[in-house]
Amino acid sequence: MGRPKQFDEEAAVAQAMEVFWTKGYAGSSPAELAEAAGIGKGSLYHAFGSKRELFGRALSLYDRAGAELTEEFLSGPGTAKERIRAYLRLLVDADFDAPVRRGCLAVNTALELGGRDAEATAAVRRSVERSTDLLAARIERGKLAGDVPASVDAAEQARFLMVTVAGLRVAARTFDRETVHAAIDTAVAPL
Amino acid sequence: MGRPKQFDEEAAVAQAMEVFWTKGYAGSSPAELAEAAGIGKGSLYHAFGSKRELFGRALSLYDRAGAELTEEFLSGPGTAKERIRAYLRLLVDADFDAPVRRGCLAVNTALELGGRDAEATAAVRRSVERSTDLLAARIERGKLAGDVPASVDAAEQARFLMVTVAGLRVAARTFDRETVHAAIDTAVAPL
DNA sequence: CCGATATTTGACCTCTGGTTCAAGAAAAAG
DNA sequence: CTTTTTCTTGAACCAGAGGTCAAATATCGG
Repeated sequence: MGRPKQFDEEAAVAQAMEVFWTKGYAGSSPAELAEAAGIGKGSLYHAFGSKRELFGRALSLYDRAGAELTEEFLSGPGTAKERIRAYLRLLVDADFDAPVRRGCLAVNTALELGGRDAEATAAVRRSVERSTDLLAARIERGKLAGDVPASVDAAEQARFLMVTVAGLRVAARTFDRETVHAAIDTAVAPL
Repeated sequence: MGRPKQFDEEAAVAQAMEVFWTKGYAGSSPAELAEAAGIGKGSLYHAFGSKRELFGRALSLYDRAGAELTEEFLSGPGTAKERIRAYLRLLVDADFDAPVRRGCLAVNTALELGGRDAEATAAVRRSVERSTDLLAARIERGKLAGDVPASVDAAEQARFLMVTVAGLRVAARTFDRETVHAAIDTAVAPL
């Protein structure tokens, strides 16, 4: 009963995510978020409680979508090195091809709120750990298939790659595509 | 003639740098900056013109101090690998040991203003290029000394390391020391 | 000592941010 | 219908941001 919602909550979160992604947490005003979602400021607060809670929803959505993409991409055909290299290129190319360089929401959040917002920091950490596990699993499969040297420590290499990913996404906001692509090749060289 | 300055401009910039470093550009208010510098808001605007200009001065100071530290540290005794590993540990340990995790001003700036503030982006890029050159030179010396394999491309490896540094400083805001140290070891493995 | 010049300061101003709220609008229950 | 409940909205609120200004203060050349 009661008046039914006139907007899709998930769609609103998705729009908010875009705004947060592009302008950062502090840089996104309720007015912008509401307008992007196509609703009034009041509705936004009624539905989500606060800017911070809405951001939490946006981060969670980003995490789910990212994990799905990662999983799908890594499971494609080819050696571990080929797949991971392609995955890294996908990430940075998405950035270079986008109308505005916005990097990675998780990395941006780690830098903007890391240490100051425990919940956000924990969310980012969980998200990264998930990706790390996916990478490690892919490397492990590569070892079994024989295309990755047995001497490689899959877990360690995966953790290292995630650090590199963070670096790449910072670099993608400052440098040109060639430089970043070269860094990717160097990063996956040990595989 | 005229009333003499009652504060050291460079010292004020240094204090402002600390605030920007800790709270970000948008997160630092003129009131905080003035208080940190121990002067009134009016004096601050009189001396620096605008928040943005003050930030420029702070970035420049950070760059100079960083370059000096890098140079000094890399020229220490030992192999290239040892020195670079120690340097990377120095950076992340400084972060872990600090009362508040603030990462690297240049990296933070790249993410907060990258793409939106051309001047800031250029300043960061210059700063990174300088460090890259120092690293490349150190690797080159290692090759001459015979402690770095001749197969290593010094310039390429240096660029890659700078990407890694960015990643490390993001990681230092989200993960624990052991994880980051392990990533450093993996990063310098090729040397 | 007197202007001339330069600096300092806190009050003040405008604008926006994040949030709340009172009033209206749309459904379902009775 | 009316009541009840839930949603919607723009106005209104308060705090703080970023910046300006007039007045007060300090030094120097004459």
